[in-house]
Amino acid sequence: MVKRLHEPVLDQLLAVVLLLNADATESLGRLGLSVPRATLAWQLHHEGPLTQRALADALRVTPRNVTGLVDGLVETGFVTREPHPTDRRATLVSLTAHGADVMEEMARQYVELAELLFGDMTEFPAFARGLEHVLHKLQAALA
Amino acid sequence: MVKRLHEPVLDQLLAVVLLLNADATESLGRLGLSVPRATLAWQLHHEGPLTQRALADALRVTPRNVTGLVDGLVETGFVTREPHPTDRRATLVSLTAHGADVMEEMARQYVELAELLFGDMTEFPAFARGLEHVLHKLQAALA
DNA sequence: TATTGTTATACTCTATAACTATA
DNA sequence: TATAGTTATAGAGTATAACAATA
Repeated sequence: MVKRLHEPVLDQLLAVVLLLNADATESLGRLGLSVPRATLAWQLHHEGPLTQRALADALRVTPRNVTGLVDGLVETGFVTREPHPTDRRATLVSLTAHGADVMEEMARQYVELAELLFGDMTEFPAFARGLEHVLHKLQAALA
Repeated sequence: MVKRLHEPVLDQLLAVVLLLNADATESLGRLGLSVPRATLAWQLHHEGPLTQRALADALRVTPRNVTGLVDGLVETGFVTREPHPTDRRATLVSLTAHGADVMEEMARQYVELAELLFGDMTEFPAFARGLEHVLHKLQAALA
C-alpha cells in the first residue's frame, strides 16, 4: 500500500512545519518582533524603503493591515514613516538603524538554522532534490 | 562554502511551510473550518469525546481559548457539549454526525495530499530520511 | 477617475485574572 | 484546597467599506 508509505512522512513534514513556526515565533519574540511584523521588516531589509501599498502587495495583505503593522513597528522603533518624495499620497517606510541591526541578526540566525538542519545531513543532495519536488508540486497545485 | 549550499534549501523548506499553511487554510475553509477549529475537531476524531480541559492540554492552549473554539464549532454544527457523566464540573465535547463526516473527508484529503507530494518522487526514501533528520534536529533544539 | 492610506467596524485567535460550581 | 469552565478584559492580526487627499 502506497498510503502506508507516504502518510507517516506527511505527518513528519507537518510536524516540521509546526516546529519551524514555534521556533520562528520564539526567536522573533526575543528580537521584539512578531512573525507578521518581522515579515514586513524583512521585506524592507531586502528591497529597501517601500510604500505601504508595495508592502501590502508583497505580504499579500490589505493596506489597512499594513497600517496596523507599521504602526506597531514605528512604536517599537524598527521603522519610520516618511513622506514619499514625489507622490504626496504615499508614505515611504524605512528601517531605522535599530531595525537594520535586528535584520542583520535575523540573517545570521537564518544561516545558523540552515547549518543546524542540514549541516551534518548525510543525504543532503537527495533531500534537497526531494524538497524541490515537493515545492513544485505544491506550487502547481495552488496556482 | 557550506552556507551557499544550505541557505537556498532552507528558503525552499520555508516556502513549503508557507504553501502548506495556505493550502490548509484554503481547504479547511471550503469545509467550513479554520485551522484552530479543525485542529480541535481532528483531536476529537482521533481520541473520541474529550473534556475541554483535555482539549486545552492537547492543543497547548488556555481553557478560555477552548471555550471560544468550542463555541464556534457548536454554532456551526461540528460538535456538541454534553455534561460529563461522572464529573459535574466538566463538559464532554463530541463530534456531531456532520463533524464526523467532515473529519472523514479531511482524512481522505490528507491521503490525497501525501500522494500528490510524494507519489511520484524518485528519491522518496532518501527524502524521508532527510526529513526525519530535520525533525530530530528541530525537536532537540526546541526541547 | 484611480490610487494611497486612513478611520470605522467587526471577526478570530490568543492571553491573564477573577469567579462559580463542583470535587 | 484544587479543578473545570465561565465571564471580563485586552491585544494582535486579519478583513471590508467609506472617505479624504492626491494623482
